[in-house]
Amino acid sequence: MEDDDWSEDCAPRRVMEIFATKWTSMILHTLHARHSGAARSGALHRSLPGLSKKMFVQTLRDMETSGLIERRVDSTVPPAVTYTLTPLGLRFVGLVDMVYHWGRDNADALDDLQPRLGARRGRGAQAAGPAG
Amino acid sequence: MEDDDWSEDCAPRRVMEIFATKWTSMILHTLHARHSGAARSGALHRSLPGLSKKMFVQTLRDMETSGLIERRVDSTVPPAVTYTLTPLGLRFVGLVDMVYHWGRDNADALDDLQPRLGARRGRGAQAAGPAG
DNA sequence: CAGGATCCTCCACGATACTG
DNA sequence: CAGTATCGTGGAGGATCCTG
Repeated sequence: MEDDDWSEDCAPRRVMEIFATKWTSMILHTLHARHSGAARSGALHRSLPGLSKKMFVQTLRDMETSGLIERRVDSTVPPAVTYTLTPLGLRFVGLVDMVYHWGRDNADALDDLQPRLGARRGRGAQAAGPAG
Repeated sequence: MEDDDWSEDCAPRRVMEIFATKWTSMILHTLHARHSGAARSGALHRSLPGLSKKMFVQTLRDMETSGLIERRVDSTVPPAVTYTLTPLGLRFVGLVDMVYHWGRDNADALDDLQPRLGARRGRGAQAAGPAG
């Protein structure tokens, strides 16, 4: 990195934008690792516990716009929608996997991290939701 | 990753918490790469364009609590405060550097990313600030 | 020089309800 | 099954003022 340009839109900062939206990396990874690059909406959603429907769809839209995934609709009833990794998306999967892999190799470092005082464990989600 | 636990606090999700606060990774990296692991507050801040004073201090506090950096105060007038990477912090520098390095090696992929429609380039910061 | 306190904006994210 | 619309919340993050 030496004397690299550290300005507003240098590479490092741009990479981080991928992780700015919490679920993007997880969708990328899950789509690749658990669905071999393509999955129907429902199945994909079900493999991401804690992800609300709204953010799920919204994140997918953003990812489609970005060119990370492709959306294919089978106009039947009921509709079947399939999301597929694009080649570009696949490249970012590489990054995501790298980061996740580091996490597994350095679980002890993660354990050593003292939680920030106001650290929020996923407060809510539907995990502990009461029966409607 | 195969059949790893994908639950709320699995390794991947915990790693991402490091990047949850925008500036943590940049401070880690800068402290290491531009200041060899230790720097005074002002100097460190000056090497991070776009970072407001508030977030600078707040992020440093969180990082200190987490055990990523150490804060040493020289109680003189004017005060001199030095922030130093802890061994734990240094391990996370490894992760951050990995990610940033990927960004440099894959600048073309970053370029290929279509901007999300409402994508905000750092709106504000003091980059374009008027004199005053 | 370092940083606390306060006010404000914006948006990621969740919950719920509804459509086809 | 897939998706939209709407509402509400928290907290990241910036600007400004003040202290020692």
